[in-house]
Amino acid sequence: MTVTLADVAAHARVSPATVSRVLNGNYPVAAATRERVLRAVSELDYVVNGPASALAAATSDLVGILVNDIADPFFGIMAGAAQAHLNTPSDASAPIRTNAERLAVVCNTGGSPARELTYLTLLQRQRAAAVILTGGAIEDAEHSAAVAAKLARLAEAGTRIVLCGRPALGGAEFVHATLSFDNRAGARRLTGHLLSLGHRRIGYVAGPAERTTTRHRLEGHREALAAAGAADDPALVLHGSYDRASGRAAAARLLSAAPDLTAIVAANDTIALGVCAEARERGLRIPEDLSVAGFDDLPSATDAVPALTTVRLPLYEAGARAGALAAGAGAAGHVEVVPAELVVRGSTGVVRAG
Amino acid sequence: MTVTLADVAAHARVSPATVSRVLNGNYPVAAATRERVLRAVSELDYVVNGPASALAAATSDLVGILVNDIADPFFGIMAGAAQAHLNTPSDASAPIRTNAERLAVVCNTGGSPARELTYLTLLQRQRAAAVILTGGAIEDAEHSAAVAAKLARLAEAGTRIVLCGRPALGGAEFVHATLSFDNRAGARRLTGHLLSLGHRRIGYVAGPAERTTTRHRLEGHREALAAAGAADDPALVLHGSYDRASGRAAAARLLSAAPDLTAIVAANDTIALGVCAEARERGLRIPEDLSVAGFDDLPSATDAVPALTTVRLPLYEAGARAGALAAGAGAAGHVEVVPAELVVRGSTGVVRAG
DNA sequence: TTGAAAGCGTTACCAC
DNA sequence: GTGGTAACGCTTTCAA
Repeated sequence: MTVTLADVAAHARVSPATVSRVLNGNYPVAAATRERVLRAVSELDYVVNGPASALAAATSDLVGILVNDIADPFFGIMAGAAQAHLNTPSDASAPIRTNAERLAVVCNTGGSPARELTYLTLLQRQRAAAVILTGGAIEDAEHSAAVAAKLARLAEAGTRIVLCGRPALGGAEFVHATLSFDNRAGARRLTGHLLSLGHRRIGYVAGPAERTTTRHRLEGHREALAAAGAADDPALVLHGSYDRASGRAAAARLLSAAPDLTAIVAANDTIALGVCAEARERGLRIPEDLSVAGFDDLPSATDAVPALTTVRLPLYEAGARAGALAAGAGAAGHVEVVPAELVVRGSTGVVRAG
Repeated sequence: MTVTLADVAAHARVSPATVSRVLNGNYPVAAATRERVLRAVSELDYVVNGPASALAAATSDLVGILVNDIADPFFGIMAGAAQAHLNTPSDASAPIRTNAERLAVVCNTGGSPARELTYLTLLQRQRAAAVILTGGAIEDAEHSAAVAAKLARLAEAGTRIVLCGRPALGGAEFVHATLSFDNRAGARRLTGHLLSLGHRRIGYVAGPAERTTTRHRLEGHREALAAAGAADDPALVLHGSYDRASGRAAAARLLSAAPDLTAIVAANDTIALGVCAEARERGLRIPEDLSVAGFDDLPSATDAVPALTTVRLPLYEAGARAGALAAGAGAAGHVEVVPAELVVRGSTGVVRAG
């Protein structure tokens, strides 16, 4: 039923081998022959059989991108950027050359350790060409070990491992490249900004407890408080998930328990939006009555809330870089850390909270 | 290097065929043998070779999900829902049984016709088990024909085609199921609401010109105006892309050109956020000075802007349904249309604009 | 520059 | 219930 490479070969009066060579363009073929083959291909509307080709070549053109929450633009931006840069030069809107094109597989773990592992297995089963892990990792020794083991096996089978917005795996030489965010410095800078404006009672709505981003950002916040000699009241720190509902609930609790708060730092913009919603519900004006500061880079959200102080992470750039690295660009085994000044880049232009 | 099915067979002292049977569970195997095989599998840490299996079985377990913008939660919500429901019962957080598990491939077309086609080809190449097309389609005869042809070929090769939030393809019996949104009725209801509040000069920020969602929503808006006998000033309708920047620019133009506007309808929530941002920048209070009404279902965004009127689309439910249908649940060839009352469901509880 | 043919790792049909 | 063994469609030496 479906057209095979052999059909094309017959139609073009050449051998299957030649057709394969033309299609993969990795071998010299006479111009005339090539023409003939190409014509046959389009005449028969032939499409390579990915699985067969992957089996024979022992590698596929699938690239897995693991995200914690596909509905969160934080990941959407990174994933989109990575995907756009998986296939070298090309401007994003250009039609992709259908052949030998890498296909991004965005996998939504929902923050679940189990699903993270399962997806890695699924990608291993597909013999993925690369895997990009994005966002904060779960801080659990057992799970970390399991992930590391899985990644090691993947790498061993030829899959390129790239970390984006994820802390480096200590001494894991199977990681092709790491693009880690300096969350600690970013948070330090963010809280430092609020302190410099005179705020002293600052609430903090953190992310889920066992996440690296949660911990690092919170540590940065505390470092800033310490550096300014401000009190670090544990009652002002609340944990929750990285979503609006959580941010809103936390703000409600904070504002009830400590009405003297003048500012609230949110561990990410999604949470910040929830905090803003709660503030408005209570008739508080932002930033006159309450300053709210978010962390991520969600221009779509933050612009809508002029009161939001944002430390811009170069999300898109990081994702783009990760995509290119996954595609094989850059030196293997090289660990790259997004420098602090890049992480907070642009923040001066964005800071608007009072 | 990598462990193969043959290795497992040898280790378990059975034939490759038996191992395959155990793994696929589609054939009777003695309990004892099964045990032995399973033990061998875990002892050798064996992982099926997806491509090989897909080649032999002539179908893969990949399911493609095409979205227009992966950074837009509108699509993220649908894609996430679909993905979560690709593998029947299971609660979302449960570990997926690694074997024979469907893998969602989220493809970001960026709204580009060329990329849409290319991704379809890529999925065809992977012999995808199903393809879910989400969101508005591009209204271009040539492109539509090309897509239809592509889909027909995919279907012919056994790929299930599911449309989610996309208008039905007239008379295309190769479509497994269609979940279309009644955008026209939704928009009618939204603008009708503003009219019932007494607004007469209502701006409208539409989406990209050649998109079905754009047209349908705008038509609904106009129908509502006509029904209420309100003037339909073409100068009050501006087109742009479905993003914030566009919404903001359009609002700026509208507010400058027609200062007597009392309300603005945005074709989706992302645009609405841009409109809100511009309004604030001009010192306008919402909803006292200007009512802003959005269309999509982006709880994360709308809650933050209490002034926003939102017609809730059952996005998550639609996505979930699409996922299940793509996985084979439900009757084939069945066309399902989300009924209008479902589309506007919940809007009464959400409408808050003044 | 091109062709022949041996795999690649599963699946599924046919015997036993 | 289990084993043997052709496919499946492509890639890639090895020769010519």
